[in-house]
Amino acid sequence: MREKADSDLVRRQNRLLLLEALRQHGSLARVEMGRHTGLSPASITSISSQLIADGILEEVQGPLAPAGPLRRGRPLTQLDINPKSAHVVAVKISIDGIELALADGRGAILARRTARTQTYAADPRAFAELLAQEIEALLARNRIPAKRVARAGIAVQGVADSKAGTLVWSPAFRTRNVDVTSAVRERLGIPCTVANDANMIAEALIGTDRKRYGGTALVVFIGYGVGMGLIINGQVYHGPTGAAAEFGHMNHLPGGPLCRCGRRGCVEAYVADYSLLRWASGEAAHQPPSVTAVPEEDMLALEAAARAGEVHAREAYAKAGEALGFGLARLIAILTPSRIVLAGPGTRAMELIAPHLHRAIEEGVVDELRRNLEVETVPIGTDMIIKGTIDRALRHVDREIFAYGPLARRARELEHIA
Amino acid sequence: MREKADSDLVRRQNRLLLLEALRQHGSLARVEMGRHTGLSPASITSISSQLIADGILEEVQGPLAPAGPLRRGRPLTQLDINPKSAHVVAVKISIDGIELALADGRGAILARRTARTQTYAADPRAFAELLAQEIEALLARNRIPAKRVARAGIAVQGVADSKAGTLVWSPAFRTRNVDVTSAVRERLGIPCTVANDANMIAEALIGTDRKRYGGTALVVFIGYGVGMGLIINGQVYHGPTGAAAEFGHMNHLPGGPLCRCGRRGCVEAYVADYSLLRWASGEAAHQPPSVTAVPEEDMLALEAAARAGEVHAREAYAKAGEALGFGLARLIAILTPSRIVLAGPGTRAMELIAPHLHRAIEEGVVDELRRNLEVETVPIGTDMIIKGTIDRALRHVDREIFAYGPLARRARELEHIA
DNA sequence: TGTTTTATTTCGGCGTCCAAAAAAATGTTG
DNA sequence: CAACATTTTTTTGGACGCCGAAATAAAACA
Repeated sequence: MREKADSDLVRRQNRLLLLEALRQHGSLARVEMGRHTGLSPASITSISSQLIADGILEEVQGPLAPAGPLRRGRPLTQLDINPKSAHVVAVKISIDGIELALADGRGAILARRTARTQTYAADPRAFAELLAQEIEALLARNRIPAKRVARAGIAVQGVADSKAGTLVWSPAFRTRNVDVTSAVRERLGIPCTVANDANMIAEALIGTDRKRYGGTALVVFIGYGVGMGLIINGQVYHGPTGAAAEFGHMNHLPGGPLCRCGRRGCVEAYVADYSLLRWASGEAAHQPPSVTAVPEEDMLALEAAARAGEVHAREAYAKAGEALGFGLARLIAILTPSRIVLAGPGTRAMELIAPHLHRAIEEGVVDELRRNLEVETVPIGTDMIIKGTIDRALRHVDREIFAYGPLARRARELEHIA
Repeated sequence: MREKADSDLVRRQNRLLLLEALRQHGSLARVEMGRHTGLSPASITSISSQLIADGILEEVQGPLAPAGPLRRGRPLTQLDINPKSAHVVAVKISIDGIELALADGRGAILARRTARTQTYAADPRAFAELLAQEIEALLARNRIPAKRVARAGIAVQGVADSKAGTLVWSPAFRTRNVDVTSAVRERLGIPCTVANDANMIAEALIGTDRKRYGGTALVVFIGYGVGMGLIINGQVYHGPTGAAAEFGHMNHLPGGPLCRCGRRGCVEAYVADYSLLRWASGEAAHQPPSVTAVPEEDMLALEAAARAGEVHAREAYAKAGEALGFGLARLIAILTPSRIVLAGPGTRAMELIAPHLHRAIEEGVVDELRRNLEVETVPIGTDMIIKGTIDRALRHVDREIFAYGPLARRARELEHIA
């Protein structure tokens, strides 16, 4: 309740409502939009015809006749978002490379591109330039002018400052405060933001099933690091600066093993792939963490050893389960989420972790606070990060561009100049 | 973005905006309302005259001429909320009694009442009846018919279920799932809710200074227990069921000392008054927690002993500071609050706790995540709980009753019947 | 007393919603 | 196959609430 209400707000809100319904359900007929939004048929006609005039919606051939007996009456005319209404670019930065995707206004991926590069030791300015070049190349190859790209989103492990557009700290870079966005903004003129990769997984889940992931949920990513996306009241929580939900760097035990962040006893220092290997390699729990990517074979070997009953390997997974469980128990006491989602490559070994995880949760928090809690494992490819980044960019475009009609937008621009 | 927008929403939103401005700043002239809300003078006239007709606002004699040189022009006419527009009752339940307050529509406390009773062993039904009787007596003595009380709020330590109106678990009651609200609702016909006491302190702080406490903040209450009010984006977070922010029962160390909740190693088991005494009494850290209130003298004696250098006493405060610090560090990693407020009787001994607290925070979370963090101590009387409960009740009345005009309300009622 | 200044109200216009009626597009049936 | 039934969509007219501009109100100033 911050903004004053006037006819401008009404238009924006209802246009957005309609767009959100389309994002969630795909193409819809006008009557169906009415059902989803609560708006009258008259209003839907008016709003949708304006959106069509703006080039944001288009009529589509109803591909899926709503199954069932032949329906009488005037047939439905399906509307959907015009794929050409805007384009967005999603970028995922890892320790060993960059992954890019170009999507249309409907969220469909038109093209991909990858570039291998060692980020850790890279010069920040050179890296930012490389990123801008890669985006430029992706657009050139697909004949999309930069003008038509409404937004670019960058996902990366670590602590992002969404306002400054920088990476405050990331295990992918030795340098701190890496500015990854302004090269894109300045060279290509594309609005660009950076966000934490686990948050993008949470965005993707919300995009997939708003009912299921719409309340309060913790999304945990386990793999080369440990990340979290925090969903509060159906929205991903980004905190005051965009640096939120660093579950991997939440302390588990004071004085515990060294973490990549420089502190001791973080959850990541027990649960990430390099931590598991470190535990299993003997009792060198205090040896420094790795700064390079861990090869997948090493992890598969560790899993195999644990399944075969090797003591050190089993102990590593036990420690990980315990750290994860107590960490989650602590958050349950504070946030009482109704759902916890475990995702990422680390969940491959879930059956080794699960018993310790659940015991720790039970030991760590009273039953009363986890009455309505469901814990689920989602076998997520890291592609979910790209999808989430696209979803988030499009939601932003909906809210900040499409919801304002073109006339209203022109008025805003004039104000900006004045 | 859930609700469709129409003229009804516009009216509600703007009426509420105006009421919120009055709640925050006290009486205001129409021009000032315009400045605070962004509405045009014409709209302010229209909205305020309707609110006056509804009996919600009234003209008041501008008591405070805006200081400075004599002002020319037509003088301001101050408006304020009509104190008779509604009344609310606030109740605070402690282990050894009930505290009640009656407030008018402006939030001023008209009368108070206390009743001593041992809640721990009380029969739930009998207690609920007693509570209803006490409210009835408070109203009778002040000649306020129950009809004119728009809402009653109950604050209590422990886990509340705001939907069910019950107390899932509380250290004040041996019994679980105590229904404290329905007796009030049914006998007196007053809408009644129950909430955690620390959340009410957070509400009070928001009511006091929206700027300062409006972002993301942790409010920690230290005393007979340890509670937390979580402010996220300017709103107190209540979680899916109203049972949120149980910082006192967030685990600190697995296998630590016993807590009143039945688990081991909770923050409360290191920081609450009974825990401090337990530590100081030797090394009986595993002895069961107390279920009765701790006399204030005992705590003063402990503080004195620690200040005099008594080893066990000093160690107790050191342990408490460490538990508090690591607990907060864990939350900082997840929520990156911009402010932490320490409040309650336990802060009397702050200088004994503070060094260990700050060391633990530094050790527990990387600097990058606490760049913009301020930690402050507020010397709070427990009366803040009553004030917060009143504020919350009035905010609810504003939103759910006053924001709808009487015509709209009648329409809603008709729908309910139909 | 007339002028200036500031606050508030009145008036006419505008944008968006809605209900009801009309139009459109198809299936059903005698 | 023409009239009817059914469902979707558009059109029309009215309501509501905001706003800008002009008018009015109430004071200080000169």
